[in-house]
Amino acid sequence: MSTSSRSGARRPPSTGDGYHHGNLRSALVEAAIALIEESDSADFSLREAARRVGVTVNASYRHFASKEDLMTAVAAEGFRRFSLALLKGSEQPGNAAERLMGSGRAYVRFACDHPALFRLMFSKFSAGRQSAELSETARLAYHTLRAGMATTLGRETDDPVVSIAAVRAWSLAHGLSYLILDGQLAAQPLTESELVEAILGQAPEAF
Amino acid sequence: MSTSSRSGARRPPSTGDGYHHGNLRSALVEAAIALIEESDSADFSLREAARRVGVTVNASYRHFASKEDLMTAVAAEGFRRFSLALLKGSEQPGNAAERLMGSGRAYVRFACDHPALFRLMFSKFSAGRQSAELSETARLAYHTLRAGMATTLGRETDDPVVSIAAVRAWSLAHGLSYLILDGQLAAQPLTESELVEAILGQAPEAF
DNA sequence: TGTACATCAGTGAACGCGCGTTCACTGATGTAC
DNA sequence: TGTACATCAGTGAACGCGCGTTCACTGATGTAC
Repeated sequence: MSTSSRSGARRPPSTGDGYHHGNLRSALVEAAIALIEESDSADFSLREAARRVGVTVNASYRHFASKEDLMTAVAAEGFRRFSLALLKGSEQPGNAAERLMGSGRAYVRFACDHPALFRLMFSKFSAGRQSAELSETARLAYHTLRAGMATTLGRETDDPVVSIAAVRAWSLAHGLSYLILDGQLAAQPLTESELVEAILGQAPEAF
Repeated sequence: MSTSSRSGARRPPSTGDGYHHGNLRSALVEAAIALIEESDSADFSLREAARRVGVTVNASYRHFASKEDLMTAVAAEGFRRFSLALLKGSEQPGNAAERLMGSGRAYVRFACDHPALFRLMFSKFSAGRQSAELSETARLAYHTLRAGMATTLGRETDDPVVSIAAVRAWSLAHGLSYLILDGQLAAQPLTESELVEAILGQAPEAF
């Protein structure tokens, strides 16, 4: 079938066929995500990612200035998927409080489904060097949470009580995610999903 | 003064003087902790740790089977200090709820004071390969939390409600710690310590 | 429609580096007699 | 009190490895004429 020497079955969606890959940038991001998920470590090797894509390491320097640059792109892609997951989780019938709980559940589920990516996204690395796009995504997600909390509590968005309740809810979902990821809840009598339900199912008004 | 060739000012507390270090095992743990704190990364180099202590890398193999072994020892030492900090935090006048809040504040403070150590302690690495001593320390800390929560709520220790409230409080402290460590709360209108007070100062009965 | 050429996206070889680990060895310690 | 010797805790040199990055290069693409 394929006459070209190396594209084979892996043919990227774009023009790539042989020498030119066509979509190397996103292919490298994809490969890096796969690598960290498989190794369950937030680190990966640039060479290995290139190898996966079937390209020389050096080719990656055509798209990323350094390994760190690729890592930032990986974190950004992670946040894109994450905020999509949160949005989907909140799209359910019910009032603001119920939608908040939905996105809380989605938060923990995302962390459990993509542990290494989640860790990379939130690692000091990301916070330090957020790309404009990355921080925009993060800010949007936080503002959604804040708005939902304001509606739930029947207060203005800029009310400090709303701020505190929002960070409190965020801490709860974030901490629960990390405790599960780090295997700290394995010894619990209740299963992890029971705990998630019991803890995040709790109405935020309880604050 | 010193006639020996290499001990100099760094003389360890034990017998060490020149050839024999005297307390190399704990000196290496100490050096590793210092290294991760300085680099703010949960990883470090065995060679660098040995260099710090003023000893050949190979000498470390007399005390640790591998680098991983040393990392486990570092995590164990971290948990030892951590549980001490929690205990101190809870030692304050007041009822069970107030003592719980005290240890919650100590939890977050420890994380802020020793970010890289905190991360290493809770990283998947530690959960996977907990030494007997390490898991014992962790279990003790959790049981203290659980007991305090039972007293606060006026229920039996094995009541599921107590379990849930305990994990909820743990998630709150853990999540808040990580959000601060990862720089996620930097953009908040309230300062981090105001948030800690507002969120952990909240009585656990609110559950 | 055909061709020259600038531009872009890859290749291939090499770099220096620091790492964890292993080996055979030596200097210090402490115990039995 | 003195000495022989087993044991312990270090040294020093070397290993192979995979890494990120740089260099000069070549093959493919697409646009101007």
